[in-house]
Amino acid sequence: MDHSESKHFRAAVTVDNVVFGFDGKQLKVLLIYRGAEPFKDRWALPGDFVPLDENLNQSAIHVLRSLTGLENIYMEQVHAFGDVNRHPFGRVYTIAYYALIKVEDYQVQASSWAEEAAWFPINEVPELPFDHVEIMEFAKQQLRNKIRTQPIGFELLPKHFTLTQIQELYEAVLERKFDTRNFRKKLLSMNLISETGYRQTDVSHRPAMLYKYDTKRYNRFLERGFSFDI
Amino acid sequence: MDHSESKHFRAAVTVDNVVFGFDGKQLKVLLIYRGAEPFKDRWALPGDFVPLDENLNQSAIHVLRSLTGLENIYMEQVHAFGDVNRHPFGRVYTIAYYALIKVEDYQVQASSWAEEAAWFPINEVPELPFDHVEIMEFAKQQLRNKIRTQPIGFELLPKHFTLTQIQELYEAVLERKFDTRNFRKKLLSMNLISETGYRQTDVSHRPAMLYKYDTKRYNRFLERGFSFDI
DNA sequence: AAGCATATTGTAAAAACTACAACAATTCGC
DNA sequence: GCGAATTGTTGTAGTTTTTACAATATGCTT
Repeated sequence: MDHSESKHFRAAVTVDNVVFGFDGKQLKVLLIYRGAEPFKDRWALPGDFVPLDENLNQSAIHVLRSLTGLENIYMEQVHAFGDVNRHPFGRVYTIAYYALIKVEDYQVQASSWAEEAAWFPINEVPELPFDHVEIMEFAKQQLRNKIRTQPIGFELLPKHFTLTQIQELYEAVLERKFDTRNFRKKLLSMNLISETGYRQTDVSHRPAMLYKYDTKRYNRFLERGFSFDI
Repeated sequence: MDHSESKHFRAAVTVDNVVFGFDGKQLKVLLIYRGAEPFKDRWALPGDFVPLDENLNQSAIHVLRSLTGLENIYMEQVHAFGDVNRHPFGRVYTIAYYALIKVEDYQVQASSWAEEAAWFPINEVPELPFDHVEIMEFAKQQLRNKIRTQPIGFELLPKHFTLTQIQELYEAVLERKFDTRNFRKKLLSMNLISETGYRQTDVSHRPAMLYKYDTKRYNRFLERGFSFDI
């Protein structure tokens, strides 16, 4: 093991965030319009270098805030990417994170060297630079795995939501249809959500009951470990 | 985004491998006795720096071969660790991988700067340097998750194995007991293993039927995606 | 008031899971 | 050679979960 700095301490590390949002119909991903080289003037995942004096996980949070204004977000590491030629400026590793946000709660706002920030439907993203396509695929797959075994779907929904909305979220993420009766039966049997007592307004049809996510019960389940396989 | 090399290109990246093996009774992990600083003369996960001109995933394979002689191993990335002070020599990220091997198939042999290589029962590992304890915990958890949903257990078993052995493997990894009848029923219903026609020899009791893993069927299942939840 | 749009709910059959114990095959000691 | 010891092998009934399937309810619009 040769620790001479000249030999090894010449790499850079970035974080790239795959931010998922759900607008009630479609699963979307947040991209920024790059105002800096390389790949200036291209849409890309919000990502940036990790400062030498900042912990990796902290940096993921900071990068996301700095480029998009988003704070206090559910985030999780996805994967490390380290092909030799993945970055034109040298040996740059990237650690990918995914984030889930309630679209309604946040006003996304480009800042720093991001010129714009915008939501794209997951199946209509423009060409992406670097290995960002591969990164997105990894993140999507991880979201799929996770949403089947943990109730993270709530991170993507508004505080009050209808059963139809949550079913459409699951259908969007997992790319398949569920039988409404069976889906509701299973979902309600977990006792993770409860009625708010309110109903939808301003809809031109029978208004749906609004539900909320029961944090207490969720935490109790988390402690014991449990499965949310739908 | 500031790309000046002076600012960002000063990090190093290592890979650390958590190599799991199963000896028929216990789940074990492979450690090396470090013959180089830092933490010389301590048992640690086999890991080393990633050369600047080598892809990350390739490097994980090379590092494992270079330190232990192991080749052609099932490996998968676990997680990236990047706390500022995790390495005494500077900003060193590490990407953890786990590997599964059939203990009988390989003769582990320390080389390069590893002075020894030895198997430790998973619950009797010595004190580990760096953040290697955390890394091992992550790897164990990932092994647990994976073995429940994919038939990777076979990577740990000899080519011919008994149903008791595979049950003991699952019990060791998941740290719980299974009912023998129900376990076998479920396992056999997947049609992933078949009888070899041979039986155990040299045992002082009724010899068990030896089974083998059916690669064709496994590949067919993998294509469709499937669950191996036991 | 009729029509439209979406919300809501039950049931029966099939499949999967769980709990549980007796008999089988081999070696060993006598 | 035989009984004891050890581990291997197998079935069933009760319970729970999953699946497939369609009629009615509620509010709005015209």
